Amino acid sequence: MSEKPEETEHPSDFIRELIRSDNEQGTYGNRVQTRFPPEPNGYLHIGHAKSICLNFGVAGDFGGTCNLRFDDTNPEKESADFVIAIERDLQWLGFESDRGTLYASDYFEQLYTWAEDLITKGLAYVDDQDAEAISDTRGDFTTPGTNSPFRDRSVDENLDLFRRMRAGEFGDGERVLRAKIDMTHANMSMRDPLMYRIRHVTHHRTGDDWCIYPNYDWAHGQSDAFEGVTHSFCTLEFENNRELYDWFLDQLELPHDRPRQTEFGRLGLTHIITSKRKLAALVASGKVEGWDDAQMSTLSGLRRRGYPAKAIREFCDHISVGRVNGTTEVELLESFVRTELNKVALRRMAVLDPLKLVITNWPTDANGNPVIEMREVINNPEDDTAGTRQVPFSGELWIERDDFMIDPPKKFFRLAPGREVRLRSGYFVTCTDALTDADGTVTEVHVTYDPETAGGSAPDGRKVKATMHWVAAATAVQAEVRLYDRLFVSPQPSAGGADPLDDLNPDSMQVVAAAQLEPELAETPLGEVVQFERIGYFAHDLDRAMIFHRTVGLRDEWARIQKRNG
RNA sequence: UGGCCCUUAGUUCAGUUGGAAGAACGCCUGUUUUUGGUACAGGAGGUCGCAGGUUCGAACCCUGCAGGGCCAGCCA
Repeated sequence: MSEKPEETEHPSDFIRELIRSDNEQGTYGNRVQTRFPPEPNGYLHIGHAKSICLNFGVAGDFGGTCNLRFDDTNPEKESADFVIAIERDLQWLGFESDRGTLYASDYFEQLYTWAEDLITKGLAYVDDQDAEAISDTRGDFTTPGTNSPFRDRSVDENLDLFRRMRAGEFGDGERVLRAKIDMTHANMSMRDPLMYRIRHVTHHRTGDDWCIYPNYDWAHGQSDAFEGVTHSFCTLEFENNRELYDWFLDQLELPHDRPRQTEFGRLGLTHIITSKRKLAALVASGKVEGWDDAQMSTLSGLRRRGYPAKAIREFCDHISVGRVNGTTEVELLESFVRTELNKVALRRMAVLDPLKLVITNWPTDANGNPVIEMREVINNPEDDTAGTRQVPFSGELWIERDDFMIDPPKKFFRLAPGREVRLRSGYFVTCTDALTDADGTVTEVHVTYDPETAGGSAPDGRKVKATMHWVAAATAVQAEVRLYDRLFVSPQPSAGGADPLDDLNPDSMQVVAAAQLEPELAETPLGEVVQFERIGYFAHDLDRAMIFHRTVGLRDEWARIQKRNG
């Protein structure tokens, strides 16, 4: 089986159409170069996966290249830790930067040179106004801005001041370099945008080499151009920046064809947040264990939760890209996770809410203990090569509490007094009795088994309506199992500017302290995802043995019937 | 009394040159089944945002309107 993301055909979309059109017209001589440009100020989330699949996917489809490039122009928020986490997540998702890891900070010197060029051309100036004054004179959507009193300085004075900015002669915020465009422009981002600000802050890569740092608009397009990017994809909120992106590139002598920015709609998912800022707030709140908590919608979190990288890739290919900021139902993502896991996850038996089942006619050994018999059980009915395993069966078993009812309602066809069911790969058993405590809670179920039904089928051809999973009590191992529900109650936790932290589901995690598992589960490698038969897919934690996270449940017809009946 | 962008099924998206409204997921029904899973088959679900116009013919072209998104960080 290939681990490469090439296994899917990408449906066409407006971006691929655009590239086809570029290739037909020879815009870039059939060259396609993209980039994935995260800022290292947090972990990657599921929304980034869409961008990654787009950028790397498009490059792959058209024989082009794609690079990971960190947009590390704001040292106050960025760190090497985030760089490492992002590189790891990208690799886990199944992608590799063609030229290794690139950094906008590697171009600081080039950017500085280009900035002096702009000053020399009279297209940039040093502004002595403070942040407040600059803001006040920018105007707003309906009123034009006014020119800075420093706008018409001479080239020589600008050059001198800019060099002194770099040399560290001024304090933070005392001066900025601005592009000289048009303070009355209808597009706010064209009203003499800032190119450099002074920050005496240590950068995670360039250390203290610089005390002036380029702003996004002055770093991004130039980095694209410097690298030879042809197609620069970003999300819709950068639409207004495109005019400035083009303006800057128009003023410079570029080493390659001019890159073009194209925006696409970002991914939104119900009951999930896809905002690094809000994810950071969640981490800071202490409501989760960290960026890589299994409840987080970060790639690290989803990995711990057991989401296969392939499922995420196929989901991203399926939703495709458009120019709409939509919200996809999280169920669609989960469906891709189930589809993948159904094919690859080994089946195991685990009882989450144990109820004792005693087989009253089961043989005992010389000491009077129930005999233990090894049963051969199929590892994955969807995959013949997965083979079988031996699972101990005996006269005292754990079954799921909700698999038994003393007084079963109409469509319940699991175990009940007088009823016969199949214990998977074991025997048919018939319920003879149930013990209850003072509250009426069932404490023990008594059954008899039919020795003729070894392996799970009756020679006389009689049928049962239910097959149940089980774990032999004497040989069971225990584990902590974490059952997850939606982290956020409302489908759109950030709607209308709401704070998602106010929408946290208090019951998002239910911890089963001591689930009873078949012994084989103790051998499951860390990080592996298995199916607990009839329950769902569960991921062994990445670091802690015998902690399992519910990745996603199986579709549950019985739960649906119950829900329908209130 | 600004600019740019968006609007097709519950959701995400296709819909070629203007020529009979589609897929996936979700939901419902049935078949199969040693997982109430899976697989397979079928069904329901649409004022193509609204109103005009052009045309023999408009989801598609034009105009207007409505609704939504983004933009007034020395964030990206």
